[in-house]
Formats: sequence, structure tokens, C-alpha cells
Amino acid sequence: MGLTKTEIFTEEQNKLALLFKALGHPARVAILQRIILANTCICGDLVGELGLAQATISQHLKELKSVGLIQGKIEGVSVCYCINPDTWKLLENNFGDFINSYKAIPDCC
Amino acid sequence: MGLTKTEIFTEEQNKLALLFKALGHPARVAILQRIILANTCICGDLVGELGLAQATISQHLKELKSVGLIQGKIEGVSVCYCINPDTWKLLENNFGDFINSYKAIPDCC
DNA sequence: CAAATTAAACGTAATATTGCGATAAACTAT
DNA sequence: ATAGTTTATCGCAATATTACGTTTAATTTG
Repeated sequence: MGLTKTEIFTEEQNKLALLFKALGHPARVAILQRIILANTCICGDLVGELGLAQATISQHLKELKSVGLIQGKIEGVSVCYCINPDTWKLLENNFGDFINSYKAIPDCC
Repeated sequence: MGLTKTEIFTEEQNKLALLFKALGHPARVAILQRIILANTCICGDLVGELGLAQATISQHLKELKSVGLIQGKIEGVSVCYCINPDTWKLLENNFGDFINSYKAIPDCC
């Protein structure tokens, strides 16, 4: 096995899980924080700042890009990455719905 | 390799990533939605409702419990699971800070 | 054009995850 | 006590992830 049974879940559950999965690694959290902090797009500065090899960071960027959380444009020799505002908004809304669907119950467990 | 280098990231980044990772599987999203929807604690009803084997669901519940998202109490033969309000609140706050730290920039990428 | 820089892609090793059948443990009911 | 119910745990196979050295492709600079 080792294969997630996506077919038995709803589209919504799969999409949300994919976004969370992409956020489920400290390096990718760190990368997103860096991009946000820099305000303007940053590129391979990450390699110097995080303690990971270039190939590893490139892989994490690819994953973030594949779920649409970031987007990149070639800027001469280097590549400029930044947040994808649409996906960010979508994440914010979906997560908001998810987290707000729970209302604390006094006497439970 | 195959081992996440947690030591090079901040406590905050690791904690957030762990929570996201726990949410990063459609079965676990579905389980949480079910628990929330039932309003009162539900137990192994999940086995009939999701299309996964009992052992698999038990494993997912364990993972959700290990990061503190849910808690369970033995109720006779069965086990009663419900959301852990403290962790839920923590997730809500941490995610809020994270998502709100980004403000869209007009001309970027 | 040649050398340097940047980032993606390839290949590989180590480890983690997913899923399940089978078994075990704990309680309930007969 | 014995049988049934419920859930956790074990062990295993298949697949995914993490990390990195090396190579490749593209661009810039001398």
C-alpha cells in the first residue's frame, strides 16, 4: 500500500488535505515566512539562510508551486518567487470554514 | 536521508508544520469533520462511514491524538473521541497569525 | 565565445507514511 | 465462564518523502 485512497473522499477534503500537506514541513513554513517577510520577491537567498542544500530547497519550492501557494518568474539568471494571492485567499477561506465549523461543547470527553 | 532536519528550524515552525502535517490527509480531515458534525462524541462509527479498514482508522485517530487535535475517553466497550478545544484554539490563532502576515502586493511576479 | 552564476532535474539512499490482515486486550452480555 | 463487541497494536508490503551530490539548461558577464 502506501497509496492514499483519494477516491473515497470528497473533492473538498482532498483539496484541503493537499494544501495542509504542502504546509506540513518546517522548511516550507520557513520558506513562506521568508517570502512574506521580504515583502518583495526573493529567490535563492533561501539557500544561504536555511541550512538546506540548493537541491532540497528547489524541491520544496516545487512542491509549494505545485499546489499553487507560490508562483515564480524568471528574472535574469535567478528566479523570483512570491505568494499566489488567489490560493492564499482560498486557503484562508477554506481553513476559516473548517476551523469555525467547530463550536466547543462543555461536557464532552 | 528521509529525515526532516527539525533542528535547523524554530520551535514555532516545527510546531505549526506538525499540526499541518496531521491535517494533511483527507481521511484525517474527514474524521475531524465527522467529529465536529456529530456535535457529540462519536466513536468507531467512522469505520462504517469512511471506506477504510478499522486498523487504518485507528492509526489516523492515533495521529490526530498525538498532536493533541483530538482526545478520547473510554466509554464502556467503545472509545469516545472529540476535539481538544485548547489545541483547536491554538491552531486557529497560529494559523491566523500565519495567514494574516501576508498582505497582497500589487506588482509582484 | 568562454567562464561564471543560478536554479531545475536526475539519481539515489534513508526514512516515513499508508493501508490492511491478524492478533491482542478490555469490556459486555448471555 | 463463554461468546461477542470494540479498539489498539503488530507486522508487513507498497509507495511517498526528505535530503543531497551531481548534472544540465539558461542566462549573464568578462
